Amino acid sequence: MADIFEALVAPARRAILDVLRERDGQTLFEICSRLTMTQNLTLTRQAISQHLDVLESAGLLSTKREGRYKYHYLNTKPLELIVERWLKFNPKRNEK
Amino acid sequence: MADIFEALVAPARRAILDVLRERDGQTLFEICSRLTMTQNLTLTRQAISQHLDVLESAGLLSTKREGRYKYHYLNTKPLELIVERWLKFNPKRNEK
DNA sequence: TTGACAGGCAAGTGGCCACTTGCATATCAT
DNA sequence: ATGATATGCAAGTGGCCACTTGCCTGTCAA
Repeated sequence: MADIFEALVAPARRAILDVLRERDGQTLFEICSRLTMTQNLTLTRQAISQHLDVLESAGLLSTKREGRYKYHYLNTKPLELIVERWLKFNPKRNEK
Repeated sequence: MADIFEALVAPARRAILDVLRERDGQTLFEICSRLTMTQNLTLTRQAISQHLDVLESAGLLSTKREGRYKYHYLNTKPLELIVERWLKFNPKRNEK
């Protein structure tokens, strides 16, 4: 749970999720250029690579290696934990 | 949007939301003791007060002052932005 | 096989944030 | 009025994280 928020606290990483939502299964370089083009975010390739590692550790994306390409796929499952924790109706609430 | 994640990245602040979900409209001191009791989190009153300020700035809670008491009320509306941004079905996705 | 291309590893740095400490203000009861 | 209670303000500090720089590894085409 903590991983999710640590992952999402960096604006760059949120932008990466948006970019993957534009098109799923992109490579690192595709994500780089798309961040610059559509999100107005210019970072070095290494910076973005590190962001991708963090997002993957948090389970927010998965990867598949093919030859020299590595594709990145969005996974929003962990975000549902937020809904579970605070947005769902809680029958115990205000009972005391 | 950034405010929400900056607010939620601190475990203490997430615990505060949980505590307010147990019982809404608590004072600072109530939140302090409840964090210690039910969340196993021991922080100084000032630290928690600062956390409350951050949460309020992010719109995650509202306050009402009455005499020397200040009551804190949970507001989960901003969290719905997360659902809007990444969890809702996006018809444009994968179109290219 | 050699160059170009896609990605990975690791160390260094600057800035920000969580937390503490110390003092101050405001409200209420006696 | 005076002490207790509830909260607020402000400065200081240590640690962590985003980002860069420099170099290395692996894959493919000519």
